[in-house]
Amino acid sequence: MEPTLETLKALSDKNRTRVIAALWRFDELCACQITELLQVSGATASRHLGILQKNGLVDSRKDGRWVYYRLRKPAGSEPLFQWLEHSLSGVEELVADFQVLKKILGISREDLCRMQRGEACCPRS
Amino acid sequence: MEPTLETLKALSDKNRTRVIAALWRFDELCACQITELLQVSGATASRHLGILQKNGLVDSRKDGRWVYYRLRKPAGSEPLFQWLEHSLSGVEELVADFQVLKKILGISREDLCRMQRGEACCPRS
DNA sequence: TTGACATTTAGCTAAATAACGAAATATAAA
DNA sequence: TTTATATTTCGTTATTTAGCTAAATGTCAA
Repeated sequence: MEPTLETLKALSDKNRTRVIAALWRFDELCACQITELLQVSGATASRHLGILQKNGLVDSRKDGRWVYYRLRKPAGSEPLFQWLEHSLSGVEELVADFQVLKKILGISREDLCRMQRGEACCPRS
Repeated sequence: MEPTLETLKALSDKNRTRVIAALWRFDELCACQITELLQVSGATASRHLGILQKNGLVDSRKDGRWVYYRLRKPAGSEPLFQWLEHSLSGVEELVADFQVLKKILGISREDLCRMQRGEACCPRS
């Protein structure tokens, strides 16, 4: 029963569920965009993404220095995701995340990473 | 999103999932039977049952000194349970639990509780 | 009323885990 | 090659949580 429990545990963390919801709405996001969304250190975001990937809930694709993540529904997990979607639909925290993500996606990855290093690049808020 | 996360967390513990599976198979079980199944202290079993109940996953019914628990699927949770059932079907640890439960159900609650207090009452193994 | 006792609650300890910063890795650009 | 940099891994710390024992609660029986 470990795989089942691991999947539930992977989904029961707020930041990881936020990532799942974000990837649901915006097909593909890179690590730095997810880091920006969650407002945690890059290391922490990477760890969460690693846990999701280990449980087959996301796929990653490397493109140069960037790593892109996509949602991936394991075989047989449709009902689980159906419940998740229903259970999370309209949750205001996630709706707010989508707004933030729209802004994040309006910034080039280069500028975004520069911002994350503290080198202001005056993004329009 | 807290209710969703709490539900996932409630289900992501092995002992609690064992309780869910047991109640799925055997309609109603009392606290002492669940304590015996999990092989933990009565206090620990009570704590797990409290977490399940707080999240609406089980109902309890008090009958004298005994408290009986039943599975309860909250509204909208059908897909989640459908996934759980599929994901856990045939898991050998749970199959073994069902065997143990059959024996437990063959012992009167009085004898079972006596056993748990260490006063052997020679149940046939 | 008193005593027995099933269950829950409270207080504690040990293990699991989320967070961070720093170091390591890998890729792009100079 | 050398430097910069996006991501991951490592090591540490703080929080959460599962487990226990002991005490409290509520119910039955003498």
